[in-house]
Amino acid sequence: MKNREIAEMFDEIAAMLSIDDTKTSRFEVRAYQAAALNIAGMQEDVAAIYRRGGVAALMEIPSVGKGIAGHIEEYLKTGHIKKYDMLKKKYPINFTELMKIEGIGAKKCVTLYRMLGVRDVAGLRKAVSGHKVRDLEGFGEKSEEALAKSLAMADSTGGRMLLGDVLPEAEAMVAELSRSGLVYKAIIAGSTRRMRETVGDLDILVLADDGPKVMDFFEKMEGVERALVKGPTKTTVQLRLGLTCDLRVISPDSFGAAMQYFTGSKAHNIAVRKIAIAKGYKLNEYGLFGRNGKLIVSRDEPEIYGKLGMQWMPPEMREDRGEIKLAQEHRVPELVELKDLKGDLHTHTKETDGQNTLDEMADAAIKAGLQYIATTNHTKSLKVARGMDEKAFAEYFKRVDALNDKYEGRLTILKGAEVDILKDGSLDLNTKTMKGMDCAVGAVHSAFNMPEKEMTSRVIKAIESGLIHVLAHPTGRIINVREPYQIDLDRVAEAAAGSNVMLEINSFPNRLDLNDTNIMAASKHKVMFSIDSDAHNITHYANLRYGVGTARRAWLGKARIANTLPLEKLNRQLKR
DNA sequence: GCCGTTTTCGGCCCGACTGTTTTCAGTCG
Repeated sequence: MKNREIAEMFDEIAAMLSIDDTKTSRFEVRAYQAAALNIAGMQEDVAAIYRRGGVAALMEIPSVGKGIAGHIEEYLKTGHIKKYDMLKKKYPINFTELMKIEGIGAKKCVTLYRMLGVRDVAGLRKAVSGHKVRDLEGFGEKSEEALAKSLAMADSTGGRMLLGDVLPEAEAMVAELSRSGLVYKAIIAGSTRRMRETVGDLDILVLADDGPKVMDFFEKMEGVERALVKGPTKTTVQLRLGLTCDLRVISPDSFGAAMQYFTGSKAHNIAVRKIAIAKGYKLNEYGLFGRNGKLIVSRDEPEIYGKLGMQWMPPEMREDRGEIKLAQEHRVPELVELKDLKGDLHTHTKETDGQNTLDEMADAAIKAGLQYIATTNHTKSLKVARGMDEKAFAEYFKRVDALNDKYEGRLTILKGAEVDILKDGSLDLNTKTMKGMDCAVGAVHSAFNMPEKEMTSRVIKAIESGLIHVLAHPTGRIINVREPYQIDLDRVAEAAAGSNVMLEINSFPNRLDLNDTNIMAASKHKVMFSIDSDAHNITHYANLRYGVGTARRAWLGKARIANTLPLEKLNRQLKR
């Protein structure tokens, strides 16, 4: 997949073009940035698009015209883009790296390079610690200090945090603000509201009369390390959690517009604003305004979308991945919700690597509002998890029967396993044991480095065995830790649809596997999904909301999620 | 350089905050 590196080159071209800052170059810069944004966010490999339809197909990509399509073709053919190379000769600077440092843009990069020879973050670090930066034109003592702080922060966090780590903290902060007596209303916006799997910074909006007072309170809140930027309507702080948080004070008559604006995504907002302009309006965070500058609407989001001829859509959909057209045609689907989940098909107990007993897991499931769970412990080849063999499962299932009798239908425990899909695609338990299960989850836990073809046949063999009901965490990725293994998900989804095997949306915050783009692609096949917690203790059922968020980001309704079915219907699905 | 629901030419999303200025440029989201 070359999308990432091509997008990066276009971003660098944009940076280098922005240095001259002429009227025409300013728009050329935007053109390259828009193309980079679209290419980086694409699911399909641009190389594949080019193979399929050449330059004409490339030009179908939004914001890619004749010029940029030509650059992509040139890069795919030669590995170089002449325009990039020429500019790079003039500015041999690692813009991509440097511009990630808060407070550094293209122009400061060039000043630092021309005056001090800084080319990358290492060079900047040296210049800052040697106090060389403060004397440069346009810089000063304060900028140097700010840069020192930015560099330290880049060291300590260096990226996006898991939604599962950020959302609970965000909710706590909103609660604290609400209790302060200084705000009427506080909400989470940004990528957290859109339930993106990782969060770069946190956005909170409050409705309040006294901005400065709120900001003073905010700055001293639990979890806040220090303020980085402080104004009456916008304050940015560094959180102990390891990321920054923006708080914005909004007035009542623009709260809807602010929600829409600060929820994003950026790409979605740009597209929506263009629609506003086409209709003769202007849309900003204060409202939707007419040509004469008169406020039209801004009370809530549905009003704003409505005035633009669009249907309101859930935040999870706002990524400019086709939802705008859907909203214009009033065909926004009804998405699955947490309360739709009736059960959980992937849970663990103390018998292997879980931390609670089956009884405790069952009680917690009832408290979580579930009607059934599958108990799916690891199998014998997974030594690190003390996986169980056939005999151990036979014993264990007797206890499951006894417990089911005790619950008298208040909760049903389905007999299952998270069975290893071995290297050759066979399963880690004998057929007799497998056939005695209500709900078996198949998973790859070894030999991650197989070539794509082998891995794909391995998994498809397991799917077609007729012995598993769910394919667990189908790509094996761990966010920020392990890349997905090489696998042709399109073929896997097709096979799963043919064999009535469900594809899992694993809700564990560092997995979220399948992810939103995987699900979107897989759902073209008539495959069913199951949103599972993969709970290893009683608190983990709470993670189901992240799986639901991921499914919603992929536009899924409850009809496609097997564990929204009541037990009787689910059993029919499992037996097919 | 891209793009089309007043367009194939003439527009292009927009406002807040900071630091270094002495009225504004640079950066950010």
